[in-house]
Amino acid sequence: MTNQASENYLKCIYALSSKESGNVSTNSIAERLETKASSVTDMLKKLKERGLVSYEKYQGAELTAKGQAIAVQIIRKHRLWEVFLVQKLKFGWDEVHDIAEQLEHIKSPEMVERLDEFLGHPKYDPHGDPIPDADGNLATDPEVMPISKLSKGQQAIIVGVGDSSPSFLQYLQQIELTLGAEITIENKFDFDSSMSLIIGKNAKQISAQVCDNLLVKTI
Amino acid sequence: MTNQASENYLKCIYALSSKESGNVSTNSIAERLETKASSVTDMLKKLKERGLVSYEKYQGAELTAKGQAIAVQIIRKHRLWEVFLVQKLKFGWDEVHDIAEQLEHIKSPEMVERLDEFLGHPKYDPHGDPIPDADGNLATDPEVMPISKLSKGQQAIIVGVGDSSPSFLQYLQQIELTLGAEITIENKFDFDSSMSLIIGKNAKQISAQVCDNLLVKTI
DNA sequence: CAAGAAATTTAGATATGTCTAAAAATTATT
DNA sequence: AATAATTTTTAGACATATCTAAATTTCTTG
Repeated sequence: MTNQASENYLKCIYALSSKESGNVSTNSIAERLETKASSVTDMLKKLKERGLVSYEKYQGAELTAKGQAIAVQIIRKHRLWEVFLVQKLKFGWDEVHDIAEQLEHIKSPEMVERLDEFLGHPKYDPHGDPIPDADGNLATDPEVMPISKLSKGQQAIIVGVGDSSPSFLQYLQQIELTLGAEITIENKFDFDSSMSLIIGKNAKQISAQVCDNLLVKTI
Repeated sequence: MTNQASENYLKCIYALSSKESGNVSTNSIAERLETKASSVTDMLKKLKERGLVSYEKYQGAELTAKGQAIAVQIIRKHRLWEVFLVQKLKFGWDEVHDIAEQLEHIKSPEMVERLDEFLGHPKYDPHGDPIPDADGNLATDPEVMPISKLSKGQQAIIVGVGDSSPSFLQYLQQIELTLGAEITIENKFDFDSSMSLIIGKNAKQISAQVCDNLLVKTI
């Protein structure tokens, strides 16, 4: 049983682990969580007692397998809720983080699975970050990414969708974006994160939401 | 700014106010929240300081207008989330209380309004309890109620719907349950809360969800 | 490699929300 | 109305999570 504060620390350590080599330092945790280093030390001791991190004085911390499993589930919930907020409640992709930060702490494994189902098992959140599955596995194929990650001029082939809901699939069919299609990024518009693509000889304007849910491999 | 513990006390006092005459006693709050009377006393002092309850030693407590406004918003959120869990995530009506108990504390007025919109501005939750509107007004017309509140043999006229989503309205049209129709309750099945109605000369079997969203006036 | 700088931990304090046990007030009963 | 029973409050404690200030350790650099 973990509480919100602990969950935030675990999530934070998880995020920092991929940025820092070796153990995560007390200070970097404090900075990210906007708290004091002494508070971090206190919490690391408690998390260690509960077997969620390995930690030795002055040596920084690292998640244990148990701690990591919890962190990944929190991230799963956070990203699923973000998809819900953007796709169902029509929030802008930039408005959902703080709300998801609260929703990620709701405890109900059953609800998470039903939410995942309701959303059509999305593989990426509205920001293009991958959503861990129920077992905690992240889609890590480094070649596959949403086209939102591509830059102007890059070429790629459509290999999948991040959202398999009927309405999205129907939309793709309508604008003739099919699996295997070869595209080139004509332009990327920062103000709303939409893009224009070239498919064959036609240019298509697609929204940020579509960009996050169209998976490609670069050529 | 209120926190979860305070919100739970406010909601509790609100609920008990309609059951008890006069002020709500320390003991009844303690019993409902499964806590100790001394803890309640402590909290009542804090709530009083914040202007959310009126309270004098040994005299019990009552919500102020400010406290009541908060309580009603929590109830609004709780019931909206219950509708979401039942209608969208397909939970049973009996499975949603504990999850809604967590979700009701999520802070984002914008999200609540969008959720309400997404759900089609439901007027009743899956249990047939009325959902306060954004201004905190409860539908209090005592004559109007969901048919789930009727008993075997009662006659009534359909006067509205608790759920105005297209899919529900289309369903009603399909089974010929229209505004103004006169119905008689033929039977009520406890095991799944479904009912059979007589409309004209036909009997119709309708689900618990439909029962909660078909508003009637008895004849 | 030693001294200063930076990072980290400890010690002691605060705020919230809870508890137990004892004291005080209210209510009920004879 | 006095005593007993019940309810409520107070006093003092504990757990969690945080903070400041001081002490300690590690890192950096001349």
